[in-house]
Amino acid sequence: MAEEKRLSLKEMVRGTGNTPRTIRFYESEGLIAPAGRTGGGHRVYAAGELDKLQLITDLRTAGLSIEEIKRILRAKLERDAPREAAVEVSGLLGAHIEEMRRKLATLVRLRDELSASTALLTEVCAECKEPPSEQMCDRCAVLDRGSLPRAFKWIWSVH
Amino acid sequence: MAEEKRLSLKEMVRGTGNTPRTIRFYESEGLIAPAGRTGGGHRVYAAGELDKLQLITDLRTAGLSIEEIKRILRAKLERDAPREAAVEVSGLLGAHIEEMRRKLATLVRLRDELSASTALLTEVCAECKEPPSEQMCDRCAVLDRGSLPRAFKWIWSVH
DNA sequence: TTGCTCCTCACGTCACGTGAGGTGGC
DNA sequence: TTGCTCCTCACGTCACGTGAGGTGGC
Repeated sequence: MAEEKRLSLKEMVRGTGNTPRTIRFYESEGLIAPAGRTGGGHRVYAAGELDKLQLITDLRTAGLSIEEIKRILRAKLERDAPREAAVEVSGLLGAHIEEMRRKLATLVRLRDELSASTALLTEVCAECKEPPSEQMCDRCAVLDRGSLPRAFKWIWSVH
Repeated sequence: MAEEKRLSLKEMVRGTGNTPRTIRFYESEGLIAPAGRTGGGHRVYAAGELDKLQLITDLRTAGLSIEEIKRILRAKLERDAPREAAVEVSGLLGAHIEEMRRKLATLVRLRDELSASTALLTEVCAECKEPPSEQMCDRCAVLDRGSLPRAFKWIWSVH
């Protein structure tokens, strides 16, 4: 047992960007634990817990649930072949990476459709001589609403 | 007023992949609304509400909050210049796109570090002649724990 | 000694999920 | 007519946030 450095809750907060409440919550869920307590009951952590908390934080930020993180942390204990554990964790991470890629693609598509809609509208409406009204716009042949991406027809509709 | 097609709740469910409960919840939040009710009180929607619900669904999936989506949907009404609305929405989408890119990068880094750790461990340990024990592994010079990514030291640690 | 932080309950919040008990519609 | 779906409360859940009331530590 080497003389490891000890960290306060405040140092755990500063080291990971979590709130104290979040760190205590992770403790109540069994994800991390202080090495002990000070005389007055303040938590004291081993230096290694900071790395563990940082991993947990990264996984939460990336959208993994507490239950999934529990599985990851238990992987090592259940099958004590670290290679198996790594394969299992890698699979979980890969699934989330794919999910994030899909979500990102959806957002990028929406932004691009929005840009296209805006470009079309400003171009067409700038050349329009009529005062804007629901009747005129609905009959506008140039501005065929079918050519607008479905997601952003609402930007255009007048009423 | 054209004779638009009317949709049932079930068709809204099938069209977007939401649960009925989620659709009713969005209605209670003022995001969507049925055009009317059937004799027995069942909701009836205008065809355009399906597009709106799909947009809401995409934005939720991508991580926007209900409040942010409300702002997006109100953008058109508050400033009735659609160009301004589009710029505002584009900014909101852009911010979320950046956030998703960061989260994705974190996940990819973790997976890569995990692969590197696994590769190192299997290579080193396969050549090891000693029976595995905490004492031996801790003194293993080849397996210098400093060379393992911090996030995945826990895979290795024996106790 | 003065603050700022820590402690433990315990209730609040966000975006729905999940029965409970009753009716509509193909 | 039989089911499957819809209706409206209303309580549950997940991952914390936010006071409430009291103590520790540089």
